[in-house]
Amino acid sequence: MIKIERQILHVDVNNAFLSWTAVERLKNGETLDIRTIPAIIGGDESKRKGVVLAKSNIAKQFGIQTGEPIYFARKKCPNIQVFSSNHAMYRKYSDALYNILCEYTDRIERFSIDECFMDLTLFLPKNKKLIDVAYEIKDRVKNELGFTVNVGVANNKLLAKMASDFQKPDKVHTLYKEEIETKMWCLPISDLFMVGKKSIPKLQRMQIKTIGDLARKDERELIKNFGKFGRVIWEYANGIDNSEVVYIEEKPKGIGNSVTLPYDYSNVEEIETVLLSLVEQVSYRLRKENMLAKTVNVQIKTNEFKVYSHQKKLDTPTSSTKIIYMEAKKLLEELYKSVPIRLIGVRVDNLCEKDELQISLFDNKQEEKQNKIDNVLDNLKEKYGYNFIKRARDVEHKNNS
DNA sequence: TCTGGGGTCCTAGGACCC
DNA sequence: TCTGGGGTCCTAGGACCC
Repeated sequence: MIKIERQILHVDVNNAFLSWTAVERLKNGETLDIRTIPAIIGGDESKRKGVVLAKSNIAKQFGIQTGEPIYFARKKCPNIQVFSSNHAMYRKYSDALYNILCEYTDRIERFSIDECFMDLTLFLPKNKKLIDVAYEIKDRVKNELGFTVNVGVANNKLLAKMASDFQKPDKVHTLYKEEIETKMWCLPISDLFMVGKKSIPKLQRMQIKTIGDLARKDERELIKNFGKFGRVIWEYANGIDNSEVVYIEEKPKGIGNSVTLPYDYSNVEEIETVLLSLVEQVSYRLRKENMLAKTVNVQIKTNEFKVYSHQKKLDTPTSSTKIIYMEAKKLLEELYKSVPIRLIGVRVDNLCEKDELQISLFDNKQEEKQNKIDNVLDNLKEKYGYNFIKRARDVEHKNNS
């Protein structure tokens, strides 16, 4: 039997949030292209969300890194320009990119807002090679949408992703089996997908500094030291990855919402008010997905950055705001030890499709009643916008203050 | 120095059952 | 009295990704 090599592309937007902001500004008549100056996209420092979300190439030359505090970025480059983020706008450009890719195949996996995998194995035109399509996509995106992408060309997802991460911006790179040794093995271990800052020192202690060092190590030794994860990174280092491009959208496995508070909260009532609004958002998204949750999880981060979480499995899956809130409140009570709280989060996990469980819910009158209330509120939200509906308690709170 | 928010997956220990 | 082994489920925490 002949094994057919898969034809995979990985499309990665260069400095996505910053590029998209630049394009949007130009479209709105601004003359300065923020891709050409030291600039970053950052969260609101006054709300304690001041981290770097994206950077221009010039900002990168100053050593500025994504995820670091804007304060650090200013130290590295005092005249850095900071722009705020806008997720609705990012979505618009992400969709525009996706629409172009759809002209080539329907086997597209939206790996994140700015990255897609494409499987062209069955869709490659007879007169074209995979690399030709990669160049065509790259140039079309630049000409039609105004921002640049890198495209990785390979026979599996891992190698395509590694390839798109080579020299940037506006480049196409191949990473076929015979190129692994020359193009990938020389790179530092930190460049390998899934190798993060916690595993780097552990690998270095094993005399592993480059991806090649890892590839040549005995697989059993890695499994001994890292378990399942050891096998994964050893296979990645050797260019092995049999995972499929997931082109049929999967249902979420969990839904969460968290906020860093504008200052550390110590007042239980204040914390519970935030908890309720988080639960409202989470349960609303759950209902929009037509799903029910079996597990509720509450997480807090203290002023000292210690993270604690508690979760509880429910007897009956639910999407009811009230039921989730009552559980979340209990979990918060267990967690809260009167230490000032910096962040609070709610997640639901263990999700299932609502339709699968409809029958068992019929005998639950309380749940049925709550469903009706939630549905009325959801409809009002859809009609008048999410902020239209405020719980009576919030209104009381406002009137008293 | 001052440190976001949304996810997925894995591990380890304890409870419980046969 | 001193005491198994395997399996599943639940929970807390952590690593990693963008």
